Parts: sequence; structure tokens; C-alpha cells
Amino acid sequence: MPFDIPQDATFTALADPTRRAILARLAEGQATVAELADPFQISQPAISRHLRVLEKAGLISTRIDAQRRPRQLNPQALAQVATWLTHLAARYEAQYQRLDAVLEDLQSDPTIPEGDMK
Amino acid sequence: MPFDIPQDATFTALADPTRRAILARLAEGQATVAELADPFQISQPAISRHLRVLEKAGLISTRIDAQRRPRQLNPQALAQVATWLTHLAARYEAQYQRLDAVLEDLQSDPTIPEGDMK
DNA sequence: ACTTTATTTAACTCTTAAGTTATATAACAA
DNA sequence: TTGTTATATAACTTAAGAGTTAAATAAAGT
Repeated sequence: MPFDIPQDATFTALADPTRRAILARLAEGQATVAELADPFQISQPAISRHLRVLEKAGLISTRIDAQRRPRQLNPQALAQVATWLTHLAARYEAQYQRLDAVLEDLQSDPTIPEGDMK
Repeated sequence: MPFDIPQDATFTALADPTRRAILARLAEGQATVAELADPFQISQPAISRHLRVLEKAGLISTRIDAQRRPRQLNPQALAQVATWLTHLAARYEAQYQRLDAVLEDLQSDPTIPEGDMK
């Protein structure tokens, strides 16, 4: 079962909260740069740059409508990332089922509760 | 159908290729800091910092085994991110099915092929 | 007690990335 | 052609983050 490992640029693109908000907006339907910039306090040029990052990452694509450049989501790119993450989790689960892994666990102390490590 | 929006820290953690490689390694089973540092050229303290980032993001957790601090994957955190991405893609698909969205598409020019935009 | 092993923390450097404003480009409208 | 709308690019500033080495902490081994 081979699956694609997402590009570095894709994860980089997802790391910014403004860009994630843009993706969430585009999930509701295509939108122009002005429409995308509207909900944010940052300048329009800043949004344009975010869009460039998202497009290079393959997460969105651009159409031409006169002077407008409406953007739309590329759902396959999102799905590809989701698949990679899911496979990692599944791989972990598979290992965790193994008897020797369980025994290894019993040998040592329990997990440190969150926040107990300084 | 409510679903959790992953923390900003989680996406930030996933943005670094070394940290993703660490996650991939941990999907094969728990590992100590030294073991995790081994495949990389960077220093062990750098790995420790990556691990701190991953733990704050909820992606891994730490056990105590004498002087060792074996790390293990938190598959739920990965699954949560996957779910968020999948929901975005699904939401897009749902919008895309709508008739008016399709008509809107027909009104304007086709998508710019990748690489044609400077 | 002293040494070794495992890991973390601190202090620092350097690069990258996100924001800004000002200017350029491009299509349309009068 | 001149102006207006929509978006992109350039030049610049600032802050965050990833790396380094050196020193601190902590548990075991001798």
C-alpha cells in the first residue's frame, strides 16, 4: 500500500493560522483575494503572499475572471496529508498490538501525565 | 457533527521535516532520544528541542525508564489533524456538488495550469 | 564518592518568514 | 485616454525558530 508523502511546502503552508483560515473559507466555496482578505486585519498584499504559498503547496488553485483571480480549494491535496497522518497513526496502532511491544511497556513506569515535565 | 480543530502548535510541530521524520520513526515503536537523534546529522540537543515541540503539540508523550526518556506517538493527535483536513475536503466537495456552484464555474475561464502563473 | 550515560537547559548566531507601505500591472468602465 | 478596480511585486523591518556549543541535571555503575 504505497501512499504519497506530502511535500514539505504543504506542511509549511498549513503551519500558518491565517492560511488555515483561508483554506477553511475556501472549503465553503471559491473566493476572490478581496473576499479572502476581508475577514482579516492584515493587508491585502499579505494575503496575496499567503495565497502564493498555498498554491505552491498545491492546496489551492487559481482561475481567471476578468481582473479577479478567484481561488479554489484542491481537496486532493488535503486528502493526501490526511492519508499520511492516518497511516502513521495506523502504523503505530499495529506496532502497539504486538506482544513484545506490550511487554516492553510493562517493564517500565507509566506515562508522565501532561504538564508534569518541566 | 462537531470535530476538534487542531491547535496551532500541532500544525507548527508538523511543519518541520525533522519532526515529521521523528514521528515516522515513532510510528514504528517507541524510542529514546539517542535513538531518535541517531539518523540525523544535527546535534542531540536540537533533537531534544524538537521533542519538546512535539510534546507540547500533543503529538508524542514521554515515559521514564531510568535515565532514559522514551517517547511514543499519540495517534489520536494525528487522527485529529487528519479529521480536520478530511472535513475541509468533504465540505468543499459538498459545495462543489451544488448546481449554482457548477453554473458559476461555467461562467468563467478554466483553471490556470500549474506553473503558468508568474 | 566518582565516573559514565542519558537528557535537558542556556546563551548565542543566523536565516526565514510574516508583516508593512509604496509601486507596478492588468482589465474594465467612462 | 483617463480613471478605477483588483491583484501582484518590491523593498524593507522585525520576530521567531532551528541550529550550535557549553554547562546543568539526574540516574546508574564501580
